[in-house]
Amino acid sequence: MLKVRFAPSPTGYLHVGGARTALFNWMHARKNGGKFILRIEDTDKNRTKPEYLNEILESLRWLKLDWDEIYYQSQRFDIYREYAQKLLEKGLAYQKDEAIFFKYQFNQIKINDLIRGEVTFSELPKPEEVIIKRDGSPTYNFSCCIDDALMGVNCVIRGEDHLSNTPKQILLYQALGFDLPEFAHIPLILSPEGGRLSKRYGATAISDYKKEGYLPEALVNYFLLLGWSAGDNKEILALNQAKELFKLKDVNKTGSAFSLDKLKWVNSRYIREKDSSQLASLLKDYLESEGHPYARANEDELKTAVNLLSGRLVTLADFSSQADFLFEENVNYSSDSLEAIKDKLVDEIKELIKALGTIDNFQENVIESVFRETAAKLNLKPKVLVHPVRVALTGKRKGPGLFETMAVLGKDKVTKRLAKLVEYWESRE
RNA sequence: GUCCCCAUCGUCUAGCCUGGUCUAGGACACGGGCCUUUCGAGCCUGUAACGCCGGUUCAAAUCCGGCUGGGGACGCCA
Repeated sequence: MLKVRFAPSPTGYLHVGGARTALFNWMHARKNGGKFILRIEDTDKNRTKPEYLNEILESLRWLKLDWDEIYYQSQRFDIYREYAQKLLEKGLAYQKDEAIFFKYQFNQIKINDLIRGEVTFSELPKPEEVIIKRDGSPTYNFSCCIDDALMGVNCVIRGEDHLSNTPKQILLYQALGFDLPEFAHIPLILSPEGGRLSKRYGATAISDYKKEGYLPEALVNYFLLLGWSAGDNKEILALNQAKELFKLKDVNKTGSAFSLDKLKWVNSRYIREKDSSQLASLLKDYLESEGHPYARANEDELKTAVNLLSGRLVTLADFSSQADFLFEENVNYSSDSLEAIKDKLVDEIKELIKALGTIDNFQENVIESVFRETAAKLNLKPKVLVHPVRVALTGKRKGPGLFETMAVLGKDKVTKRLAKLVEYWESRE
């Protein structure tokens, strides 16, 4: 049976590169009826932190990358020592300064990589490798081989940065008498400038993307697009569909630059495709987790807000600044909107207030016709009235359609806010 | 310095294995236009790529070699 693994080290948060590695492992396992193992490589006592572990597990769950088994290397030190002892007995290792060194002869190592084909190493930097450190803990290459072998991992899918570890590990497998797994080294995710992902960009933790209002499906979908293509020019696809289409052999060899622009586009697509109750409940959770006061809004309020705004949200975080006029009692005119209310239309707005006051059924289409009639009566082009009214109602010069906005706000708030605008003008006589 | 990987629009990619259908397709971003009460969305449209040099071949983005460029690894970190 196929067994793959993702082996994060809780010495940092789960970042973009790790998440993508986990994703490809997960897809390969799920596509082929295999098992996906999570192995926590917490052998470095000084750098391992519980909050990192929590973040990694939570992020994987949030992305819906579920695992079948989980192991902690910190609980397996006896096993590593036992195998080191075996190498000692076979004369393939020696002890020095309390550490154990693996000694090897080396001519040439060929790796048959599932993605890259045959890779040949003709030289290795050192004739020996520490396998057990002076403090008794195993080194990465050693614990990795033993665990992969003992856990039955027969396909190792990891980042290309591990390609040069592979010959050492093969030597270890052979010395230990283990069968070799298959290897697949996936290309690295690069920063937009090329080179390692820097903190300014995608190196941020997956949990940061959650905070910034990205949806897990969107993040996963975007990762899918880095180094792999579903074919047929298909770019927006769910994890379940992708899983069916995924073949390790189709993974690119080229590193790919992380593009926040494209991620944002994918995210906005996913937001737009949610129906209002889904999005409202997502938003509720999001606002709650951010401790935002609008989280107190009830479901109906959120739903109407979402109906009005969902098409213009790139992330969930955009909501609060765009929806403030729906939740706040008073609006403040933003500095750039002052331009739209510089011409005073006191009498005209008063006329509009009166006309709107006659409407019983305060619905979008009714409002619109009354609005247009009033403008015509006043000999104004509708747009001359529209702009200041939008500012009066929302405090902004950009936003959703005016008449639906008015319908959502309701007659009471609309007339009050229009009166406020008149007041504002009159106060600046 | 040594070893290894990679190379199609600015970016993500399709095509490459099985040469001709590629005057190289799609997407993001960017520019123009339409729509419209603003912005967004949508629709239409434009700019933009096979790194270079050789070889093989009737024919090369596709096969081979070199060069250049980019990336990675050389920790008692993982």
